[in-house]
Amino acid sequence: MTDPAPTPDTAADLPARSRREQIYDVAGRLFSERGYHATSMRDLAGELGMQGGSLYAHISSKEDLLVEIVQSAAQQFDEALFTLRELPLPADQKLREAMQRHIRVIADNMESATVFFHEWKHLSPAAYGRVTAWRDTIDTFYRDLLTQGIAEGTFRPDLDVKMAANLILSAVNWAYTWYRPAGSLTPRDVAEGYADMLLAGLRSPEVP
Amino acid sequence: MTDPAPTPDTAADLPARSRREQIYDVAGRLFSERGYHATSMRDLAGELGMQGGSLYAHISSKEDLLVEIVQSAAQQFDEALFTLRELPLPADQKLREAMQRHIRVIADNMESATVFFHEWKHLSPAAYGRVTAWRDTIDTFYRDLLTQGIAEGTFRPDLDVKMAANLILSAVNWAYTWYRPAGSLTPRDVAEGYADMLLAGLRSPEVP
DNA sequence: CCTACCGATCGGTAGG
DNA sequence: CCTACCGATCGGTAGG
Repeated sequence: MTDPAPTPDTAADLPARSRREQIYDVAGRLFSERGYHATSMRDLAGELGMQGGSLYAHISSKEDLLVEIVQSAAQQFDEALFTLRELPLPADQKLREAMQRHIRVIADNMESATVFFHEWKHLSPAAYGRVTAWRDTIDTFYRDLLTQGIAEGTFRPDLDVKMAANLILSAVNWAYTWYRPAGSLTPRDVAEGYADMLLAGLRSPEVP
Repeated sequence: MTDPAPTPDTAADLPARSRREQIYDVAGRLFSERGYHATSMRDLAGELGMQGGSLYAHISSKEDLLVEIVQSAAQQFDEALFTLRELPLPADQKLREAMQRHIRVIADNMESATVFFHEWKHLSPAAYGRVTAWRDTIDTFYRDLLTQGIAEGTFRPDLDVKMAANLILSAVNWAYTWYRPAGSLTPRDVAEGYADMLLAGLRSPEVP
């Protein structure tokens, strides 16, 4: 929350970036593999070759780790999608681009994404509220995109916008459960494949 | 695991069904709300108006609660989908029916479904393996359905079966995050809405 | 960053 | 189903 960005590295804030970031990285991995409550601070310290108590020279609390991980994931989604908002693209192309970016954020942050989807209920009320608000924002983004597409004539006029947004969000979010960065599919492959199916449908074209 | 099914209710297995089932029900609720590791046996006992230690007159361990909840969820999916396998329906209708049943299982068991998707990583290796195998089975079910539909001519011949199955599974599984049984949408509404969009596509029909 | 420690809480058991 | 308890482990701190 209180990011020490303004002050550069001086003797005053010695504990240093690098170690702090290592801690957050390893915490993200352990939280995603074992869950927040099943990860002890001693587990975390052990992975970094230090004693449990030593962590507190770099961080303030266990919950702060969770808040930071979840928040930074949310921020990445935000950045990816909201630079898209006012782009002058037809709605179907914009949808393709949005899905691609959305999946890419997940693919590039599989651990944080898993923590985000599984552990956000353990946040303090304040952080919890922020995440809930953020979810609504993403939802609204996709609904607006669909509404725009209907107005344009790109999407069917009888589309149920709420349900279509749900379907799209299901597709992109669920990727955190199965996507493997080491596999052969790029986020672009997945997004294009999904978008093709969503836009044209699974049914065989009429052969008149 | 060792289900006492063969022996009916006798004086020998006194502790009784009802109380046992209450425990499993409340455990399902608490595990879904707070997560497995954040729920203590004393929390659970408190909700049932008893002391922590008293639970062990009815159950054997905390992990057994988790195993049972996850397993019974898996079993419900199995029953819902596998009675569908050999039904002589065109693939698109079978897909509609499968999605409807899949979503209904989630809708009727929101708590178990949440535990299933979030807490299965905390299972012992044996139970973990069973759940993984089960996931593959469900995946195969949808892929076979799609393959059948292509062979029939119902689905496009150029369909990527693996990706299409992923898309369908994303849609139905993600329902556990947003569906509200008290809301106005029935599982049938959701499944039909999704199937309509998936089969025909979002794009506006050509107006020749 | 370590040693040594704090009070609290954990899952589970004994004995009734 | 309760009381009383077990050893283990938790997040976090003091003092260096």
